[in-house]
Amino acid sequence: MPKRVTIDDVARHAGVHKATVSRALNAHTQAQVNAETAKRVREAARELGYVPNFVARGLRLNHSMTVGVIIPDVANPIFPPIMRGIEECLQPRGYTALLANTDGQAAVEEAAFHSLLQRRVDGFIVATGRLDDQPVIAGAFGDGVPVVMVNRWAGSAPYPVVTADNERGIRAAVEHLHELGHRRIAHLAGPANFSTTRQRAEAFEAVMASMTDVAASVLEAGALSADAGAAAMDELLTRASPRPTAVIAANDLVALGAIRSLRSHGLRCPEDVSVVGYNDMPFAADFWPALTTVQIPLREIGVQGARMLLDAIEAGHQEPATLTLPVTLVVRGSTTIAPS
Amino acid sequence: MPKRVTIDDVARHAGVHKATVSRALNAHTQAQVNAETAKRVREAARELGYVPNFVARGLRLNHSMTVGVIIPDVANPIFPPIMRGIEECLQPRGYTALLANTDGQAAVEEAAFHSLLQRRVDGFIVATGRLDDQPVIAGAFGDGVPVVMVNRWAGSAPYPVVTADNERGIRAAVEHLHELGHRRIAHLAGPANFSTTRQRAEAFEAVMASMTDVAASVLEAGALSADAGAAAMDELLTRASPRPTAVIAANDLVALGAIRSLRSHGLRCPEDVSVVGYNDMPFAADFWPALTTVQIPLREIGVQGARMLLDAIEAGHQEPATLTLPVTLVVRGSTTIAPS
DNA sequence: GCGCGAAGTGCAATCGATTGTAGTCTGTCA
DNA sequence: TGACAGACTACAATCGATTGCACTTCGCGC
Repeated sequence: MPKRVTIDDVARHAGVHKATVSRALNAHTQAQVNAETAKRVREAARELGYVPNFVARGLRLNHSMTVGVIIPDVANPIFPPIMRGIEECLQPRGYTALLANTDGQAAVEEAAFHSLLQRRVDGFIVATGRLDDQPVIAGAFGDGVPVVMVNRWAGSAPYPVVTADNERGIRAAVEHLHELGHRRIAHLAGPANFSTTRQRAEAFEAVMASMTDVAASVLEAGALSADAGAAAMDELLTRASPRPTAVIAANDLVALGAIRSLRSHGLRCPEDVSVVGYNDMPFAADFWPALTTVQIPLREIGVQGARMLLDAIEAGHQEPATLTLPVTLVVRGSTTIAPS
Repeated sequence: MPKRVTIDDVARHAGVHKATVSRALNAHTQAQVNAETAKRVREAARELGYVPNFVARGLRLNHSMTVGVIIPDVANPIFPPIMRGIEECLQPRGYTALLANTDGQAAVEEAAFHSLLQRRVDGFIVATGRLDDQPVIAGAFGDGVPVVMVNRWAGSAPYPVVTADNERGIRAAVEHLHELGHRRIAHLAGPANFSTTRQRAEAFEAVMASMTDVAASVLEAGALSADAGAAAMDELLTRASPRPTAVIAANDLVALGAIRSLRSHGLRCPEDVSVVGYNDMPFAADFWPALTTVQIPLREIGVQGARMLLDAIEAGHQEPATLTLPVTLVVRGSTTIAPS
């Protein structure tokens, strides 16, 4: 294992002191050193293949040019686009993401936080957002490490939040179904301790209540997964009578499960029951039937979240702010006019 | 921004020297300090909320407990499961992943490498593997930083590689189609500079050549995407006559595009043309039709890759080794008996 | 001819840990 | 009682950078 070349090696090779090397190689101090010396230093660095040691630099400067990204599960299809957005913003500004998955378990989340804190990340982007994990995050925040939450939201937070407009999304879905003639509409809600799905459920009830000629029913799926969606739909089909002609699912995965359930009950989607998803996850258009869903700007959520975090890091302080991004309904094959 | 508590603060609070604190808090040196002192130190650390600074520690110990993960694109559905596997192995061993996306561009890849090298990652897991990016990786490897490649493979490498058995996967797909009575089979190959898709193409030609009663055709898709797959299928349909009754795609995305193309030409899948994908990406079973595909153990590839890397890091040296993981054909709705 | 300012560079402290070495203290045994 | 071993703990160097300060050198003006 060849020893890595340090600033001292470069200094020796260029015949100057390491302080001069440091100044010659840093853009904002370059003016302090003679142009010719600087050139000699740069050449020496190149010849030796010098790679500055960010950990030494970070120790001195008290930053790591690194941000911690905490998500429940990369394999959940809504997160990759968010991460791309985050990276897209981080990279040109010189930061790198340290990734941690939590699987939604509070203990794992705490461990991840701790591990990232030890590595002295300059800030956190948190996408776990159960309504009950405030303490952990508040802890980091209390230690003076900037935090921004993306997608989900954990109650009234002292840190910025980037989220999509759940109320409008649900409203658009309901109105779409109403225009198609649906009057019995069900909502397959997500767990109540996720801010996103709770907001959607509340919006659903509010919008439905504001219409006079519709009947609403709500059932909570145990998780945001296809299996949980199928189970919830099974239950809805055995319980609700007359059965709803349309279903709005808490997210696309739940919608997928609902469609599977319908099929296993010998019902057709959309002819017998229309289904609307939420998120417009990748490949939602390639499902069978192609999923009508509320599209949320996942990539943009990542970009904006990262931007807000970096701004806070560089400003040295941050204030709470909520950025709500617009959503759009994408109509595809899983919804059609209500059966008569 | 409250100043973070250091080992010196703990030392003062416990009335000992920081060296003692260090020894008291590290498992393998704990025996050197009096049990009672150690307890006092631990209590002081807890009271003050002391979080050891890994960057200082890393500077002294010359490691960062961090590995760089370089992938083309998190949003490509095969990578999230690989990353989960990587994380699963890293986390219990105390390592964290620094993530970089390259979008398949050599320049970005080089920048990512450099950036991770600056951050003194202890090793690299590389999944980009174009046949032509040897130099960059070899560079890092030459600097004494362990590297393992996962999924893809870049020629004859001096570092370990974890990959899936492309030859057998393709053989299984061809035999499956053959049993269903297909005799005109096409391969929608991927770009030739990806090792995976090149191996698949070579395997396809070899297997087909070993059968006497079949006609093979091969067309190269410009990229591993649905759009490229659709374009390739369009071309195949206009060019090949009589048209093949079955198609094996370079991966699931290309298969997806092929199916779209068939539909737009008024052809049914699988009744008119059977389609086989590759990878069994998440949700492949929920497409329309559900995709028959070769399942590769994505998560396991990640786990094994990470394991090999960590072993190399901890051993202080590594030797080339190739781990080839088994694949299985998953038969679903997109293949059926050949039209007569 | 002397002093002064500016430019350029070197010195040394610093960031927060780890660890080899040296020193202190206690108890024991001759 | 004094020497010595063993158990703890303190000191200080070190990792690889950055940066305030001091110093040298040179040119210029009075």
